[in-house]
Amino acid sequence: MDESSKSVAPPDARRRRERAVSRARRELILEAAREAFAEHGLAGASLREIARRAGYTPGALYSYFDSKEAIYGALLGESLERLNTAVDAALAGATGPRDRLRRAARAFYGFYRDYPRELDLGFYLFNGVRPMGLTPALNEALNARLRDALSPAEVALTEMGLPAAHAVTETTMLFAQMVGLLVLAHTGRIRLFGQQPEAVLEDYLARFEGA
Amino acid sequence: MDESSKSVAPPDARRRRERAVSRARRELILEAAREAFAEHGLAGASLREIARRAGYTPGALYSYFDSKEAIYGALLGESLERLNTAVDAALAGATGPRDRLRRAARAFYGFYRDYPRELDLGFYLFNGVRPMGLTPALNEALNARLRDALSPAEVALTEMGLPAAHAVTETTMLFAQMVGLLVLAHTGRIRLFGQQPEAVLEDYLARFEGA
Amino acid sequence: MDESSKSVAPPDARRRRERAVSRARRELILEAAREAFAEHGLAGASLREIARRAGYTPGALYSYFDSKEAIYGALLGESLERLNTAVDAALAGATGPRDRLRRAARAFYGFYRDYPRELDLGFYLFNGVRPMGLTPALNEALNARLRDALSPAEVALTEMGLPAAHAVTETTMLFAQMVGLLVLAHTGRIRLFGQQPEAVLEDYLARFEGA
Amino acid sequence: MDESSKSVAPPDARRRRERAVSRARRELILEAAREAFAEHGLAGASLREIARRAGYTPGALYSYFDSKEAIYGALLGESLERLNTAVDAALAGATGPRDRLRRAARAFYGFYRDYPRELDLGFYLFNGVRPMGLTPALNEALNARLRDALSPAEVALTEMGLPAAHAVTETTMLFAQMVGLLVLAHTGRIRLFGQQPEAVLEDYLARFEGA
DNA sequence: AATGAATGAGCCTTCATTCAT
DNA sequence: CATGAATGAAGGCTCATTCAT
Repeated sequence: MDESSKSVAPPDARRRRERAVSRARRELILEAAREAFAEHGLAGASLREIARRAGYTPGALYSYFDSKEAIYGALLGESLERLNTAVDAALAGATGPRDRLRRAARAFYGFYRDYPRELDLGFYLFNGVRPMGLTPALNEALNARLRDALSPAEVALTEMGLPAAHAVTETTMLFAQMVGLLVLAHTGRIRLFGQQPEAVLEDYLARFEGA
Repeated sequence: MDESSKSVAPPDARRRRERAVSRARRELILEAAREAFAEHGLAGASLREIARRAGYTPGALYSYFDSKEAIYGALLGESLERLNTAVDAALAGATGPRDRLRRAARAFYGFYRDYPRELDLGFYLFNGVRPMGLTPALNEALNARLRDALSPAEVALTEMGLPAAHAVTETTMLFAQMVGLLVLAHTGRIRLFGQQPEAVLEDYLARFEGA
Repeated sequence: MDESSKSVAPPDARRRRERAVSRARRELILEAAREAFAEHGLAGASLREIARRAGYTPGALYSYFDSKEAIYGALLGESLERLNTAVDAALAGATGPRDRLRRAARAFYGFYRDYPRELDLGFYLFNGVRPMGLTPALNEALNARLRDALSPAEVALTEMGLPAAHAVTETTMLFAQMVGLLVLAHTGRIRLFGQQPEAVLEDYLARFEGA
Repeated sequence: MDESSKSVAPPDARRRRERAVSRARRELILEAAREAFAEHGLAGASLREIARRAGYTPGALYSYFDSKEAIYGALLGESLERLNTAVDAALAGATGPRDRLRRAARAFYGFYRDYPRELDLGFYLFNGVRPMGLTPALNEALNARLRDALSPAEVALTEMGLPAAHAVTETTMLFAQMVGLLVLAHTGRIRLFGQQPEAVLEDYLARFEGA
């Protein structure tokens, strides 16, 4: 190697490095936003606060995201990605459809039970009158990923012998049951009945044992 | 009548009248707030907007409520009052515990299906994190009224022969099911499965028929 | 008078007083805006600066004006009002149409020569691509007042015997001449020719002497 | 050829090439700025926007211009250059001083009528108060070129027999007339009188026919 | 020469609340 | 009881410019 080769890195390697650094900084900002949203809510967390936590000035965030809404959208997208990863992972090694149903349900429920902030993230979308203007394209994509997370349950029910129409209804009911339990647990309303949400879910899943 | 008799009314009658007027004006403000919250959400509706709709200037509202949060609290309290009224009314003329269970469930679900704004009202409490600083006393009172609306179902289940512990679990499950369905319907997520929420609820209630 | 009559002023008198005070404060803000615009231009003068000069916090201005643009609109409206007042006053005591033509022209020109800031005010409307969104209604009203200021010249020309079509053309030409001179004088471009703008205007007006 | 001969071009030829390329890129930026200013005005067009249109990032522009103002200055300079080119071209083949006067006036007026953005460019200088800090040297140069564009008219008037002092006054008056007409036409104010600016200019020029 | 990130100041506007009248 | 003004803080966002790489 001669002298010049030392100071001029191969352009593609350099680009790769720069992109990696950029992505890392983007993640830093998202992490800061996650914390800020968790602490103050979506509306309550200001860009200034997010920037402060990320070690930036407010304007700097606009190099990475177009708006506060875009930050939220990215966060929600990542969350649904993780949800699907968790569900898929839970299905590995299942012994049959009945087992897959249980595993899918528990993974879905467990995900939001373990990371309640992700539940908040999803609910921000519907607070009163949606203050957030997610692009329709993004909204569709998020919907699709949500549906993905539930389809294993539907497939399992079908394989357990339920007619297609029935399987959809049961999946919806299961989905509603889990959402309801999560909301009750998360808002502390389940305490009204002195119940453990997970025990209730297991009770609910027991219905399918004899099917 | 001489002059003085005109200006000096019996003190207690006068006080009664003044209180009645005051209460009526309070209601006017609450009605204005209801509309404003329905249109812009809790955070999105400003005191100015509420005052404008009520025909007042912002400062005037503070003669009736201590803060914007207090207005919200009063609204939520009224809403739960109406919920209980609806559930109680539905129980009149029931033929037995099984019927009472169905009637209570349908009344609860139907109330929020018909007045989705009241559902929003309840959810504002949990948007993000503590957007509202309801006093613990008020919070307790609201919880009690929510529990009241569900106790008829629990009583009915007990009378249907379920052991107490079981009845509580089933009530919780029913509650979760309804909350889940309401959330899915209200947020449009139920469309993901092409289901009608009410049909799903009836399916769910059918479980108890053979009990 | 009894005691109470001292503390309760007649409502209409009180309202009158309050409105007068309010109007005076509005004028204070307009005066501050006038100065700020003169010093920094329309775009360069910030609401903060205007508020500071008026002894207010920024938010307080919104009790008097809906926006920065509204302040500008009010200022421009007042300016054109003054222009018309000046032209009308100049016409008093004129000896005939020829004299009225000269008086109207000199008053128009003199107004903007004496108050060049008012000229700026008018020009802000057309800076590059109008950054200001005056309402069409306001725009129409302002146009009408501008036209008013020039109509005396047109009338005089007609009375001097010019056919109507001719009178309009001559008025337009006179208007263009004055605007051009004002612009050249105001921007210092007239120095390019070492001329005194007023002398040029008098030369121009001399054309009509023989008519 | 050996290796070194490839990388070492004759220094002056290389420098020439680099300068040509640099000048071309400079022009690209100016063109982008012209468009941006036309669309958003001087203050409304951001450096980012100009850079985007030119295919650059904001920082890159600083390799070619010291500031946003410098870009504007360069643009205005080019504009006045073109104005003089247009006036000079119009004079070719003139039949005498009277014709030259008309040709110069029409060329000047026509230039700004046809390219109203160049008129805007000139007016930005005086918006409000010193929005732009052109260097005195640049300002002088620009003034000189403006004067150049008008001197043919002055010369023609002198040759038509007017005493020097008179010729200057008439040139100033003609200049003012044209500037006034351009402003009225450009701002739409000429519509107030339902006049065609060019017809008015021809009327004005007719004065000199009998001279 | 060019990038992309970052700064720091500033923008207009909105808000819940207070308070003299 | 009601008004209208005022506050002070905060909001999201934009900008010309700088600078390490």
